[in-house]
Amino acid sequence: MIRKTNRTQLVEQVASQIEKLIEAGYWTVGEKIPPEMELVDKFDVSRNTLREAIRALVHAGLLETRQGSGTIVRSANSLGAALRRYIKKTALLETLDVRLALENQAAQLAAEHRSETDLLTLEECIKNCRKAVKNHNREKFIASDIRFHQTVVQSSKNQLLIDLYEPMVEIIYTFVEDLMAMDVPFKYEEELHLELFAAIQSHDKNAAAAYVDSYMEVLRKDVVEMMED
Amino acid sequence: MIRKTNRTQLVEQVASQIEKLIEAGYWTVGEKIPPEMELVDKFDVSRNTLREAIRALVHAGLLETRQGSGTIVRSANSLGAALRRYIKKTALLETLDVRLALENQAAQLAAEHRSETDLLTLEECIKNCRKAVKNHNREKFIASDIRFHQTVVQSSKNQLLIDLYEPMVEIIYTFVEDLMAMDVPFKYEEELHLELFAAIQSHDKNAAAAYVDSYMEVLRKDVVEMMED
DNA sequence: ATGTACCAATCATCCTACAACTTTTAAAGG
DNA sequence: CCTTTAAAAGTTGTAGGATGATTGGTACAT
Repeated sequence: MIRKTNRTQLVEQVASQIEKLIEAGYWTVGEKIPPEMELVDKFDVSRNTLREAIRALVHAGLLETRQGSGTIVRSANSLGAALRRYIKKTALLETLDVRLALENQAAQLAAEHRSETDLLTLEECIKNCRKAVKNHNREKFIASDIRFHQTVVQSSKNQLLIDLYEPMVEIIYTFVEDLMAMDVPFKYEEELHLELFAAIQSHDKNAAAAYVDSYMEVLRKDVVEMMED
Repeated sequence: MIRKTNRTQLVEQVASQIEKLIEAGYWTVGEKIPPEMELVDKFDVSRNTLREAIRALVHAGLLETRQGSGTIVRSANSLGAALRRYIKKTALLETLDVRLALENQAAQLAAEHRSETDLLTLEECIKNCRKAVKNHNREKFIASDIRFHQTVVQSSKNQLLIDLYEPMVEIIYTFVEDLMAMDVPFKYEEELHLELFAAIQSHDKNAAAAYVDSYMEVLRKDVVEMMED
């Protein structure tokens, strides 16, 4: 049997090393990485090779280059960038269905694996939602609502689930924000949050899944309504 | 409000055009795309610019370059490639949970949207599974089993779901194949297939979801068992 | 203090050259 | 004629240099 030569290419080696440095937090998100010439010295490759590596990571969404200014770290997770790019081309309702699938499963896992800290965070989110409603602060309400759901998913302790969910929710809400007219009165079904919280707290998988389903049904109805305008 | 200049860069333009040509099927998977110099003429950019675009798509998993030979199309879906790369670094059991989430939702949607053709394909898969078991052909059984589940997901008619599911199942089974000893007798719980089929046929969302859950529980138990060896 | 012009840093694009590898072609030997 | 071998052509990989475009800061004049 002939084995493929498979000698790793220089460009991929450099890209992989940069990726690792980002994932390891050596260069943090938002930070500027050294200019091309320094990296050329650091990795001891030609400028072309280095640029191809950088470009691959830019396309993947990890980096962002700004002519004249430099290159900054845009994200530490390439899957999110791929999802974002993909979802832009997909129907919003399809994305909602997938989100439901992920959050439903996440809630069940959260009922198993949630920590005490998770519960505290969830309670705080509920409090913030209530406060935002009282002050008619829609922006803050949405932020707290998102944080609540993201905390549920994070409580699942499943990293793949978390990384898939975050960009999805982000995109759904940017969609929704565009659609939302500021004069539409918004209602807060606090019971759903409270009951989901209770289910997760008491390790009740089935109840948690059921409340996610109810919540998503409401959201879907709202979205469909908004899209009709 | 100041809007970002955001003038699209040449490299990204070229990458985007190539991506579109692949997605549109102008260059099919496995096919060789024209050599660099021809593409340089076609897109009217320098070789460096073209190479950076190609490299971005190679890193994303859409293309594969072979020095001395040429560049071939590796996949038509960049999300799948990103997922494959990601999942390699993730625990198998996490992937199983996400697969369960997706397939559960897919089964519910399939119960709504399945076509008559979908039902025929499902029946054929079940038949092939039964035949493979009779002939003790493990390879064929797995192939037919995978096809059954993929057909369920495709019946959901949700493209995002389909594109997320396919690479996931692929990876799970390559994992499982490595683990499976050929002498372990394999059992076929045909009832699960038949009952899931019946639920989808009769538009019974809840039953479909329940049978996916049962199936996944069995699979998870098998995987855990195998991993202990 | 403010606005303008200039300068330096940085990325974007282009060009040429050669190396490494693969495929095809042609030649040589049987 | 067929097989083996060697040369040639084709293709991607890497290197280095040159110029343009954009940004951010500095110094100067007002």
